[in-house]
Amino acid sequence: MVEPGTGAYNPKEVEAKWTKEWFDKEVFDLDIVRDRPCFSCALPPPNITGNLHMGHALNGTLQDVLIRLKRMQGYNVLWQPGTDHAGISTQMVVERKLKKEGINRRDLGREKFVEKVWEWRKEYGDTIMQQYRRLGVSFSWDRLAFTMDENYVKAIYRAFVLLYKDGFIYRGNRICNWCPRCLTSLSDLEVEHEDVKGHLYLIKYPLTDGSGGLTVATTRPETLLGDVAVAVHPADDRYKEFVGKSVKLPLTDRKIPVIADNYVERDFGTGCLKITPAHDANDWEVGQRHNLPSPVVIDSEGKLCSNQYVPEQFQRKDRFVVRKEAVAALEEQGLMVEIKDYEHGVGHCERCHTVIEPYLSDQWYCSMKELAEPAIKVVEEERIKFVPERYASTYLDWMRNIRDWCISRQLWWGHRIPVWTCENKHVDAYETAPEQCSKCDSKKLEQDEDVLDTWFSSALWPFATLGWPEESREFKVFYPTTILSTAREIINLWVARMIFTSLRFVKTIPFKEVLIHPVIQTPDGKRMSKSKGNAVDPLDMIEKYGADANRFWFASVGIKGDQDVRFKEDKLDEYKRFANKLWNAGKFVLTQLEGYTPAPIDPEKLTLADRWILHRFNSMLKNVSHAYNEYDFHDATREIYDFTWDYYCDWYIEIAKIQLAKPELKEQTQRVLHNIFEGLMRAMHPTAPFITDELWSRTPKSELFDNYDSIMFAPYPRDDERFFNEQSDAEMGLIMKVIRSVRNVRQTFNVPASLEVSVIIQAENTDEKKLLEANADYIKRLAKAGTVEFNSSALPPRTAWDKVGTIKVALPLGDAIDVEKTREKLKQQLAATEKEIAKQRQIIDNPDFAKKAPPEKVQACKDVLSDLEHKIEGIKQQLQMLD
RNA sequence: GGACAGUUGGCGCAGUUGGUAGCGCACCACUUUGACAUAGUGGGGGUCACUGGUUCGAAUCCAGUACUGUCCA
Repeated sequence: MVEPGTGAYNPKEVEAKWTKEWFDKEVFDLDIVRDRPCFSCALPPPNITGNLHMGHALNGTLQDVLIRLKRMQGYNVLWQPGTDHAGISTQMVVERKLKKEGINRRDLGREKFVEKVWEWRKEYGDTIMQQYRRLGVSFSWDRLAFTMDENYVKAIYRAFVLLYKDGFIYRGNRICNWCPRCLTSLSDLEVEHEDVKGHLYLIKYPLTDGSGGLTVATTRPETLLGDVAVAVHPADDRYKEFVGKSVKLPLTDRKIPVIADNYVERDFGTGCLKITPAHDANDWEVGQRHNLPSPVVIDSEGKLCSNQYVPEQFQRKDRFVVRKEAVAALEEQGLMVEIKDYEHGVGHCERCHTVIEPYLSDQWYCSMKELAEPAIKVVEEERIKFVPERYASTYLDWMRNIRDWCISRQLWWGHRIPVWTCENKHVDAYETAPEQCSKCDSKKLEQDEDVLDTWFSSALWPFATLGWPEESREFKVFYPTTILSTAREIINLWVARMIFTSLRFVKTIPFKEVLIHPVIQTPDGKRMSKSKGNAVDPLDMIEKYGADANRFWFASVGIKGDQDVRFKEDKLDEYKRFANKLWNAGKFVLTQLEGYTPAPIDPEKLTLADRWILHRFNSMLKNVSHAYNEYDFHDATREIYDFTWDYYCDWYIEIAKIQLAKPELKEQTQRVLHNIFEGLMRAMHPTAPFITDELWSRTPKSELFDNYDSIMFAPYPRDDERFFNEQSDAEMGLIMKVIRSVRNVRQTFNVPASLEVSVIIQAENTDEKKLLEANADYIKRLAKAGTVEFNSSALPPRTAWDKVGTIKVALPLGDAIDVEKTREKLKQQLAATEKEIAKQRQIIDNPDFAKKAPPEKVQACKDVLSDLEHKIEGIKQQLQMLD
């Protein structure tokens, strides 16, 4: 039991208590109740090598807010958690670990190595899932999935074989993105383009007929060894005469032809392009068109090959070393025409940041065009909606220009490609290891060495986790899922692929809406990255400010129109203080409820303040519910925050103190205090589960709540029409203005805070006068007024006043006035008011304004001006009074 | 190179259909009254990036420019 004690809120204690409580009682396990609406989403599976970062925490919070909300609203909810096996990352991590033990993957052999990876996975693979607990997320924890689970693997092989049999998967020999560090191919999306300051080398290729030479421009001189042609644009008059001739390839003895191809950009460099088909994707296309050979000069490790094309001096040397040496050699031979500074985009491996080498190899591809068509249609037809909407075009642009997907990776960790080749060279795909070739009698079959892209398995996540291809109960109940919440950088990498796989295999969409949350950046707007050391660890922040404060902040930045959010620790401090405020308000309310039995509010027995706060509370509930419907987490948190602090704490609790002291009002005040507080805890629970569960568990509750083990199952509060009361809002508004006015006068005239003042109110309007008279107690208490009188007789000398509309709020201060300071302040006010008047006059004096603006606007403007004039008159009179 | 987003007081941000610019932090002053000094009360501070246009009226609508960021090539 956590005792409130006297001091501040202690999130650590409360979070530890409730985390234990929730997991001991297994409250998060999936529970399906018949005839209830359903809400489901799948957590984007984090990488098993990963640690919780700000993006995970943000996305986890947003999903949890929705899940908790829907659970409280009586939905069956499924939040599918789990991890993916992260082929490249995990293999890298384990290889690095083995290296420290002096073990090399290749010495170990494939089978043993994979065993080692499994050992690692068992020990560390769920770290991130444990870290998620600190955030208080209510995953369906009993359904934790992994992309290497037995059932999941079955789904992958089923999917692969289906695509293979339908002719979508094929083997292709072409240029792929190759990481010489990870020793594997990558898909286009796993390559990060980054601008790099390099050079543009202009190199002279002498013509073999001795009639001069052609100067080519390249950023990669080391690849010239693999050149097979020099290309010019067919319409380029400068070079027309050279087409068909040949040049001598520098640093070698080879002769290569000069060809014409439309691909060449005449304006780039010299307009002469060297063609290296084995080391550039575009050159490969040109080479194919002209039936040119494709000599490979750089090997899989990024070193120059030992073959006939590479002079011995460069063989087995790193590509960047050879770049320097080749440049030096060319300069020596007088073939280097010029070296220019040049900034250009260079592809890097997403995982290890090594410069990508375009590499000619055999890879498995998935043909995309036909698969993309229905996936384009469902988004065009808004059967799947993006929030914010504009991300639909990110998706559509990519899908409409889709290229075939390289799905094979030269790794050992992952799903080995289920293609076997028999001794008679029959190739086929099998869901399980075949005993016999599907096309002949052969029983000698060998499986492909490569594994599948991790994203191939992630693409099946929403339905494979639900047991597909089996039709499980969960699948029937929860598929298609309701939403998918993720980061925009993953729209093409993952969201797009889930959509087309689901349409292909399940014949339906995987989710109805895709929520794209912002990216959390450093305070100066840079991308957070662990390697740059500028990343903030959400676990540190939870430790420092509490999980609820973090969640409140995450929700407050929710899904915005903006793309990015800068992280400022100040903000967490703000929400930490909010938690403390709530805690203390709770402490106060709970101590006022001794001897009180929960009962519904009787609308007939309410004071103005009661009616007002109920109106405010129910308006807040209505706005919050509207905001959640729009996924406007920002608005929802702001509504809750402002209501709690600005209305409930700052005004109602203060007024309740007056009412509680009056025996005839005590019970109804307790009811209002209690009902709102209890409802507020439920309203706030999705964003701040820990503190609300703790406070709610201590709050007396009516027997209606007896059946709920935790606030997380209690119904989400709904606004109650009976309590909407605009009149109370207007009336309280006036009283609050009068109170603020008294406070303002007090401070303007430097009245000591401890001094009780007398207040004289002169109100011309009878209704207003009656209202203020009836509620003079509020003014006395909240403005520290000893007496509040209502009379219209002349005011005593040295009386300070302020106006609220036509109401004069006067304080006879006598000697309490500090003349000097007061005069200064009044003059300041005078100047400011005069400025405002000038502004207002300018609008009104414009003759077109009266003619063209709607009459009510014109009148409103005149009213403002007349108020200002009254105000300035008041200030002038007060200045006179000081003399 | 293409696309998208942002630019509002010192900092971080709100500003629904165009009609006297708001909030939090920081700042200044006062206050330890019995929920809370992680607090209360009052206050100072902005020609809403720039240039044009539409309009009686623009932070808000339109066009362009600059800078920042992201995605795709």
